[in-house]
Amino acid sequence: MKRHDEIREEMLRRINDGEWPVGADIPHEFELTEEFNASRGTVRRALSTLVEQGLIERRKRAGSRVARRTSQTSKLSIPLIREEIENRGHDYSYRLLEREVMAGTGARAGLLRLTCLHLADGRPFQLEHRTINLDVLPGAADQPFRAAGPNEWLVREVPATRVITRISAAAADADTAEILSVAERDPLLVVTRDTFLGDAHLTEARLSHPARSYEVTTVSI
Amino acid sequence: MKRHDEIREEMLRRINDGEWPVGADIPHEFELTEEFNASRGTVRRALSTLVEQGLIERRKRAGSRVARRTSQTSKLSIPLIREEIENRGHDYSYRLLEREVMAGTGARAGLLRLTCLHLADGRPFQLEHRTINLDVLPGAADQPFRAAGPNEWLVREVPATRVITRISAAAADADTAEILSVAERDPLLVVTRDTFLGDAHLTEARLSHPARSYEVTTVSI
DNA sequence: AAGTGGTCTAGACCACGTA
DNA sequence: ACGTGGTCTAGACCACTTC
Repeated sequence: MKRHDEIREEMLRRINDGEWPVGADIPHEFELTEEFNASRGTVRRALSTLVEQGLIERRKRAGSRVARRTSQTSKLSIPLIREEIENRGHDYSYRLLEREVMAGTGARAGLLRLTCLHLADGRPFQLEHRTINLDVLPGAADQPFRAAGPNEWLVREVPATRVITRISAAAADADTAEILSVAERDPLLVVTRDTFLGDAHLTEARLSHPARSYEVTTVSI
Repeated sequence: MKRHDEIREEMLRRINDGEWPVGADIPHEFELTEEFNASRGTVRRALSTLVEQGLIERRKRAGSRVARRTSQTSKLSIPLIREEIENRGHDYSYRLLEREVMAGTGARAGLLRLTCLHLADGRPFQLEHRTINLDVLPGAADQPFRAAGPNEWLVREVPATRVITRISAAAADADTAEILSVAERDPLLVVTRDTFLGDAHLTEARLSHPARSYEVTTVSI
């Protein structure tokens, strides 16, 4: 256990036990360095973790206090679908349903559109509608994506600077219901993800799952 | 712009432009301090941000390299429902539908169960099923929760150390459909949240939204 | 105006894990 | 074995913002 971990845990204990009540000021950095007999950098490292978690607010000149939280922040990690399925102990398989290069309009090069099905133990698990910007990722045109999904290639070869993920629910339309082996109007959990490299929009994915077999879990930071 | 921000942005640019290709080693800390004419601490601060983002991997003795990512991590922030609705420019209103103190079994104190409806411009937006552990939060029993939802009180008065959030889709049953003014079997986006203080399970919330009017958005870290 | 947190430096020692 | 990243220290200066 590192020194800053020890200090952070002691601070956490004080918050939990009410020694540092919500809304109350906590000691200044100098007092904490003396009390914990640690350097300022180490004390600040412990504090900054708590600030990230939203447990402590700090303002210059006004000191630090235990935060009155107004929102819950947590960390969401969406793994490769193959890993997700294998981690659950199921057999992963994959089928490419459609592949189409859209003709570019004017000076713009085209888009690569893919429809893929990911299965767990042979049962449909995720329907993936994928669009890849061939302008930015011309190498994608050479990939068959017949044996493995496009995300396997993307995530390994392409760095991304910004990812926007939206999670929504939708009712299955007739086509989707048939592909996913659910009834029409059954609920789906839909994850939509836009990936950017700088300003360039690399790829967009729409991932539909039967609600029965999938949910997204996050843990506090 | 802080020095460590400048250094991080230059590193990002090199990754994006392929000067530091995916999988390749990047210079050691000492070389970077010389090149950027900054102290080791500042260089490490820039690097550690990129490590958090999953863009760079570091291993002792083996050096640092641009990561081959295997998952996308992002930050999910779920605000108070009132703020969420007001931020969208709608009028927020609230109704307490049920309130019940469950008798404790044996030595355990009871649970407080609440059913609440949150509305945007008078239209149902979120149905909240809430359970509060009166063992740990006896003060909750004194709160009427008639004018404002329990989360307003919880989030302001109670610190939490661990929050597990699950996001799923479900079909509306008859009761829920009526309350939320949707058709039976319509898709709902359901957020379930368990909040802990140390080992104590403080509260559990099941938040159901008509899929049409709600989605969860996250951005990369 | 002054005290707080924020940033940066220079240097030391440590521990891990690869070469 | 030894070079790398990881941790910690002591101190300086800065900037914000409240007193």
